[in-house]
Amino acid sequence: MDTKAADMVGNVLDPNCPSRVVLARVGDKWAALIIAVLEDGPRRFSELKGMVGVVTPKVLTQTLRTLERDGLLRRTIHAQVPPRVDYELTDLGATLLEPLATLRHWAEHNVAAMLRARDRYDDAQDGRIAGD
Amino acid sequence: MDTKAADMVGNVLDPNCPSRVVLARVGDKWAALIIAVLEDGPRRFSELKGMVGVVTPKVLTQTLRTLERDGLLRRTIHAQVPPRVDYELTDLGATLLEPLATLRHWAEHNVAAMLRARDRYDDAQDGRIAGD
DNA sequence: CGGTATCCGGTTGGATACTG
DNA sequence: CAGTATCCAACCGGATACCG
Repeated sequence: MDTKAADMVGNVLDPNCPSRVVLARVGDKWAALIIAVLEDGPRRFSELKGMVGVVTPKVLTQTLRTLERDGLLRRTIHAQVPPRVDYELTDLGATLLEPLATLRHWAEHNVAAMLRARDRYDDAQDGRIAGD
Repeated sequence: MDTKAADMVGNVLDPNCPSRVVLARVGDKWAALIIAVLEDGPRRFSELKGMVGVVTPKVLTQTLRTLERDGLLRRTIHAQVPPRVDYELTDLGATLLEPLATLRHWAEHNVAAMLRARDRYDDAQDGRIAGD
């Protein structure tokens, strides 16, 4: 199997590297959230805006367009008044749910340790400034 | 099991949500790469700089400090001249390799489809501007 | 060798206001 | 309803130069 770090490095160094492309997409602030929301089925623009809460329409549109461009979700305009636009995961987008779930499970199990480490680190830094 | 979207959403909406914290860490430009490089064992600062190639010392330091702060890697200073500093994954950091590999495998299998979708989308946009 | 200091341009996310 | 337009501040990553 070619899962040695050296292989992955040669890989990740390339700006077109698969991991880089995917992390860039999934890494931005709202993308993963939207994919998660769409797991249960299509949502309208206003539904998404409501569920996400604080996101502005501009940013929501941006995120949705990028995900659509990458074939992860499909945008369907229903010709009616008032206008209705549905967003739903494509088959491709749906396959992303699993790796995202894996990461989420890691996060749920280990974020506490991460945050504790963070506090420890910050305390050590404070000591270095205040007490030294 | 509580893997319904609604649960995840309530989760992801929280800025302190595990997924958000982890994606923020893993999403930045060099973090995943560095974790991957360290899979095979400790590396010195200059080794990392060499392997990553284009990254500037400032950015490399930043990334390493953040990962250290979150307890994902350990920084060891060897008191000798010339100075030698080793970076290696902590146990916590090592457990991140698996979810990252899952995402990487998805990326390798599906990035082609993503990029094709991207081209299709861009072509459609071009047509809309040039030919309309 | 392993950083830090300073400066800087581009991108990201958001506030606000307006439109088909 | 589902966006778009404009403006803006903060942050990120990088270039360059210098230091213990």
